[in-house]
Amino acid sequence: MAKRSTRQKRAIEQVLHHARGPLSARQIQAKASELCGSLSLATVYRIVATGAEAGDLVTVHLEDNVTRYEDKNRKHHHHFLCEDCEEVIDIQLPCETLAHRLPEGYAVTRHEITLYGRCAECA
Amino acid sequence: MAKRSTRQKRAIEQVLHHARGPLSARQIQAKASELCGSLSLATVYRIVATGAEAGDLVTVHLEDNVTRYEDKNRKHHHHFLCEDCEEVIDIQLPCETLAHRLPEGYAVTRHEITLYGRCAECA
DNA sequence: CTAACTGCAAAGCCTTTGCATACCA
DNA sequence: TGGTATGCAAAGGCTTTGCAGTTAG
Repeated sequence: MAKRSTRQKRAIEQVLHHARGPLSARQIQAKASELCGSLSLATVYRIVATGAEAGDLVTVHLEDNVTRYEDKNRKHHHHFLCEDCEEVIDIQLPCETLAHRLPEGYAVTRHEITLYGRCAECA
Repeated sequence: MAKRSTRQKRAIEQVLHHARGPLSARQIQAKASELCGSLSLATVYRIVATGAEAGDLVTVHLEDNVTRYEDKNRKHHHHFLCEDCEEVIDIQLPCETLAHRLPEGYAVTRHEITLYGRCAECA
């Protein structure tokens, strides 16, 4: 399964590779269909689901309950959601201390930090 | 609007007041209907929407894209989602340094930190 | 050639909304 | 009694899935 290289897959990989932050399925469809012509939403969902299972993509979850997808091939980072323009931007944050001060016995495998506010352009 | 005290509202307030972490609409319905008899999901959504607008409730967003609700009347805290039992638990974490190292000009109004892993019981 | 992939449409959740009924004050 | 709140069912948005047709290798 999931072996062939198609126009649709290549377009989605391109789009995610050049994104400034995580993208929703609709955003991916909009940008990728500029590159590959026809691209249905169902196909976007199938491709990103495969990518997420394979560990090539990371899923991101914000307050609108819409899943966003992001190339895993990046340094560890976090997200900033501008409440004006609603763009999501990758940011670097120190997070080494997060595991401290947990109740005894908890094992942390990963984490998500999201900041909300105004980006430089909207402020 | 939103002025009367009803069985349903009191039950939901009770449930959220005693919760160990944020609850989904379904969870609220299940627990609150034990207290007040009949309680439709639509009513749960209307009551928590009103509470969130009034600032009495905080909404929480995790990877299943299901909104959870929580009494605002608590110290600032974060969330831990156990990947085994899928319970969400409130935790305290140091977060004063989060505003540092942001790109110039960004204004942060609030943030969400979620840890994923195994809780003490499931580990 | 054929197994994998795509598109379309239907279906499945979560959530919201319209409308008639029930109920607090 | 009057107007708010509730319940039900239908509708809306995101996501998944079945199926028939398309395409990569």
